[in-house]
Amino acid sequence: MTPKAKEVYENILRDAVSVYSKEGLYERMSSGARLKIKLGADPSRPDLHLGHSVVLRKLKMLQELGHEIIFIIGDFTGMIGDPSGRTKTRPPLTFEETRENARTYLKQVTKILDKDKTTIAFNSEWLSKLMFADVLSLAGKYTVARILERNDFAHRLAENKPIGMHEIFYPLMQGYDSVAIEADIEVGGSDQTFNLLVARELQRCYGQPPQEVITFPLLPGLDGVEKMSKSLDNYIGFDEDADIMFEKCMKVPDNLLADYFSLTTDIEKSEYSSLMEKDIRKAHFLYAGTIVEFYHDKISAESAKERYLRVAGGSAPESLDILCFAPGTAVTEMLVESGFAATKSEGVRLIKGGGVKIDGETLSDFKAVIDKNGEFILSKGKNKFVKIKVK
RNA sequence: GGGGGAAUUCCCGAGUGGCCAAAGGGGACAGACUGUAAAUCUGCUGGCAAUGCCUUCGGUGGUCCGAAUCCACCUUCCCCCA
Repeated sequence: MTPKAKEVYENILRDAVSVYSKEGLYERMSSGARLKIKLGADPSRPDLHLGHSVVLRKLKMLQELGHEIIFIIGDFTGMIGDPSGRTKTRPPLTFEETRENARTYLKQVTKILDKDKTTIAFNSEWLSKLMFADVLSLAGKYTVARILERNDFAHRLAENKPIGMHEIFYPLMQGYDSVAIEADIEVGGSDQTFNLLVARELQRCYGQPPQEVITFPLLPGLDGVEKMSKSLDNYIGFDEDADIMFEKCMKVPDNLLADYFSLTTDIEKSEYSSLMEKDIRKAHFLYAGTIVEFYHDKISAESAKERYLRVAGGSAPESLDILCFAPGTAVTEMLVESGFAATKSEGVRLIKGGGVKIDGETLSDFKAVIDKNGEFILSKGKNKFVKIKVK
């Protein structure tokens, strides 16, 4: 193994939750061959966040060794749609949507990976061609008991929640993807362990050497409880505005900051841990600056920091969106227009609760109407501002 | 195939004829305190032309002066038996 490869190998071993198997991985990485490394992507949620970056950053290292990164877009399952009413009925994606989402996906992924060395594949390419007999033969390679071992299923079974027949095929379908592309290595979050291991067995059944499986820790979300996910709104997205990204980074719970540093940045442990001990707030600034600089650039990071400090100091940021209204407009309506409140009733509640300020003065009259021409700054809470022009 | 149960607001869950826009908790949002943190305390949580009016308790139709609550049918889910 080359020294560079050895370094990557050791880095992976250090940060992975588990590797199946270490020996296999070592052998493949020593072989000198260009390896096919698989990562599954969910086309129904193309917005990537820092949670995804954990795995992507490791892929980047493998990519730099010359290996081929293959993203499998699960468009086949996406187009069928998941009818089990666990969380309403998820509307099936159309063909166009899966392609559009794949584009979005690739665009975000290449903030970390090298675009030219990254391949995208759609699993409908092979899954849609399987005949019923093929599906049965595939199903015959696994047992119900083993499928039900999976935590998800075991849980739902125990709680008398429904499990759709098609759902038990998901692990098989994902596994079949590995067979179809003859994957050498598959990486994923530790929550994917089961699926990734199923692929190993299926590959054996189809006469292929089983892929090496590497799982990485899940990044906890900003709420400090659940894993980072868009639907829980506890995420920091790749595509967020610099200002928002900075704010969110500053809100990473103190007790998780070390995890965020180690999982999402290249900063050495010695550096961040001593800073965290000395001055936790400074450590947050270092983290926020690093992340914003990586996903945007240095200038954005600096202006985001300035903005943050200004707002934290109690003043309004320098640059603001501007909304225009005719004289006689109610403040509640302005709140709705600016997106600070979903409805006027919510606006009324906000004002009653003392959450709305005009030029820094708390507004107490929820029926307030602005009928003089001029400009002022309308704010909600501590960090939502908009400039209002009345004329 | 037979029998029994369930569906409530963002989520969990109470409510079994008028006192119900619907208890309680969670979450979200806002206020105090802070580091735009955590913890804690407080408020708030359907909409609107707002001391009133309108829409909401799986769907459709009915009974009744009046239905989340009763009846019929439908849909979905769970449990037990086969």
